[in-house]
Amino acid sequence: MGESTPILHVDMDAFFVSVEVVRRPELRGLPVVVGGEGERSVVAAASYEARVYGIHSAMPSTRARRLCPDLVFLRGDHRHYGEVSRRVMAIFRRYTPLVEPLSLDEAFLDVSGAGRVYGPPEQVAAAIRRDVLDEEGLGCSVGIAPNKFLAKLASGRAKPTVGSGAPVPGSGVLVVAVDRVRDFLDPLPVQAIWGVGPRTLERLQRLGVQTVAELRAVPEATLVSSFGRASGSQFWRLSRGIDDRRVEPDQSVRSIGHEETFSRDLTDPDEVRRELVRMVDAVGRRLREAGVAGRTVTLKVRFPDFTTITRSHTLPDATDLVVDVLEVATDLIGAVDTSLGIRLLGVSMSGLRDGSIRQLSFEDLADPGWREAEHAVELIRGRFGVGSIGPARTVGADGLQPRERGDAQWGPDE
DNA sequence: TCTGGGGTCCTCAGACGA
DNA sequence: TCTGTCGTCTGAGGACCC
Repeated sequence: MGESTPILHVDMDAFFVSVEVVRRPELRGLPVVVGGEGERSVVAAASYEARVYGIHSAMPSTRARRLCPDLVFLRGDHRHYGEVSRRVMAIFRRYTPLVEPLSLDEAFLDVSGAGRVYGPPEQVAAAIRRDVLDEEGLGCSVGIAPNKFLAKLASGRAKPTVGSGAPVPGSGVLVVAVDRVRDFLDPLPVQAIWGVGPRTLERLQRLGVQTVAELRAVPEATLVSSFGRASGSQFWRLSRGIDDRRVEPDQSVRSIGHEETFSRDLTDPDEVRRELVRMVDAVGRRLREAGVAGRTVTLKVRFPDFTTITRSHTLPDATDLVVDVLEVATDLIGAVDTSLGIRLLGVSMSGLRDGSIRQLSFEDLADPGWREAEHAVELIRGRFGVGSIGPARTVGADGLQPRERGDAQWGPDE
């Protein structure tokens, strides 16, 4: 294996729902989900009591409701989850500066330097769990292993489960020692390997592979020829518990986007145009909040039959201006036949770089007004709220409001 | 059972210049 | 001048993850 640095993977238990239960203790012990209730909404997170009914995240809300008619639906509050997440990550950083957040509710910690002060990794894990529970009222599970891949698998095995009829507490902490790696991996289903989803599972099953032990018996050349160089060799390594990736605290974002599924398919071109402006406005705002600018504009369209296309264009220079992004996005959607209706519309920016070193274009030199105007909009929003001002094209008779990050995550309202 | 949103990474094809 | 090829960039799409 080569590595012996102790890596912790900390994963919050049912994060969104648990945060809500802290705010509303009367919900404790009830089947609760965070998610939308509309026809096209899905469950974003489910309490363990809800999971007893077979409810899980990404399940259509209508189905969840059928499985448990008493299910409590809560609308998500992304901003609040972000604040709680920042506090939880700050707890982790008391024990080591090497914290790599993966999402709002999980992180890798390299605790190789923490030993002298806080003791062995098991003690660090116990202390972190105690602090998170005492200070935030939240439970979390910790995996300890020689590398990221194994630590993440271990935290998953330490989590609460659902037995027949009731949630069962997990161990909370699970250690995979260097000399126990194969015993740990061998019986696991091959889906435990990173990158093995439904499609790859199907192909592996055709090769007669069901478990990690069986995957390890497949020659690397066979995996590479079947799944490509990157995936094939990754499967070969992970099935042996080999993973050399370091914990990297300063991960920068690669793309920023905004997409929404509509409660009914859009057919009116003016309506499509208005929504496009709203998406671009949301992306522009988040680019500037993050202090980045991007070069590649990608438009995403999903049609009523669920086929999805993307169209992209790369600009000569990075921009964070709504006018620039909108111009490209408008050209891109102009080349798409939207006459059959649109279920989802999305805009994202990639090729990101530091926004402060954005190059001035000739247009900027000729007319610096847009930058100042968009800056003024940000100031007004900072004082009076995101909905206080927005592009004229989004302000129709139906009073469309600009969206914030995560607002649309729970699916469309009815 | 008709399937959200925000991401990352990979593959493949085509264009293009050396 | 023509042809091949190699690396790089771009664009599209797919798979996967939380």
